[in-house]
Amino acid sequence: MTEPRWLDDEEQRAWRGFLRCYAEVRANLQRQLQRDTDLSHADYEVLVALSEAEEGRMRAFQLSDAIQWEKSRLSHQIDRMAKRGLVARQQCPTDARGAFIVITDEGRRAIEAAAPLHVEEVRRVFFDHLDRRQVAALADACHTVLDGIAALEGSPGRTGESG
Amino acid sequence: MTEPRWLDDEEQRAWRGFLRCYAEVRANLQRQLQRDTDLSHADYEVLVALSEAEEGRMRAFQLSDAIQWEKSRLSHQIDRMAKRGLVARQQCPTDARGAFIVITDEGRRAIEAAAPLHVEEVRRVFFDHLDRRQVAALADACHTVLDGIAALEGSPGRTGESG
DNA sequence: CAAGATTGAGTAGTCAATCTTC
DNA sequence: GAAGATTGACTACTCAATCTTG
Repeated sequence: MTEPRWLDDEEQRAWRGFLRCYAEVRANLQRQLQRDTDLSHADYEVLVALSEAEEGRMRAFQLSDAIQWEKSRLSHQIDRMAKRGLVARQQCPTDARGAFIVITDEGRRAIEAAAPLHVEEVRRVFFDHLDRRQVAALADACHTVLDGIAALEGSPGRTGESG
Repeated sequence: MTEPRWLDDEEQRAWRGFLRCYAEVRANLQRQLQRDTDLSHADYEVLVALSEAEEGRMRAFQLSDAIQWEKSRLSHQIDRMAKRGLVARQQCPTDARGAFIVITDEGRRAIEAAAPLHVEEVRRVFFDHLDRRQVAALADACHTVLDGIAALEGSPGRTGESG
């Protein structure tokens, strides 16, 4: 590599917009959750994934894969949520190493109470500003990036790998 | 509010794609910085803002506004960065309450060394997967949301405000 | 008393080490 | 020894309290 390929104006605009947009949206969602519920965004993510899973439970590794968290982060988070009665740990019958994380009744109540308010806020800060065309374009761009990253990781062709 | 207005399929796709895309991109950038430099993403953000500022310095409140951080977060971060010699605090001559944060020579060297590698990674995980049309559409959507949020905050018309 | 900024305590996240089972 | 998961120490962030000057 010689000259770095700096971002041009349009790319800067896209890049900074993307980062800032995420930050703004997330800050608003966090405030809403804090104001209206007892859940953090982390709690919310975990409970959504579990509530959508069959029997309200997943293996820890599946859950950490679904929400893309490190194992240790998830484990700490589950500790805290278990203390608050939102989830529980179960032994896995077929693999003694394995742990199921299961949503409790209280966890269900919490997510069912929170979800309508949360989705309203998602609309207020995000979708209410976008028309269908923009939504489609955004989904397209994001999923294109995700697919691209997945492909990179499939064949990690970083320059100078075996050096 | 009666029935919550749940997200439809296309909205779900956009929303989850957006969150996941950000998470993936950020994870990759973090790994790159950790591998190739001694800077965290937080360090990087601070140094970019300062390096672009006149005389390489900003008032603390300007900086926290520019990168959208809480004051206390910034203050802690500046503590750590100052210990490492990347930035320094200066007294403000015109307002004795005020603090300037200034990038040091070492900070400049660090950001100038890191930036080319970082921008390469931004291309690798993000722009290399998108064509110009997608980049423009993404920039458009993100800035539309940002403008929308700014307008909300100008006139916080949340439903049921005075109730 | 509001604005600018810092501090400290508590919470959350990361990394490496560990433990158990496959 | 690798996979699934937990733990502990360290680092980072948040919130409320504080300090100082306007």
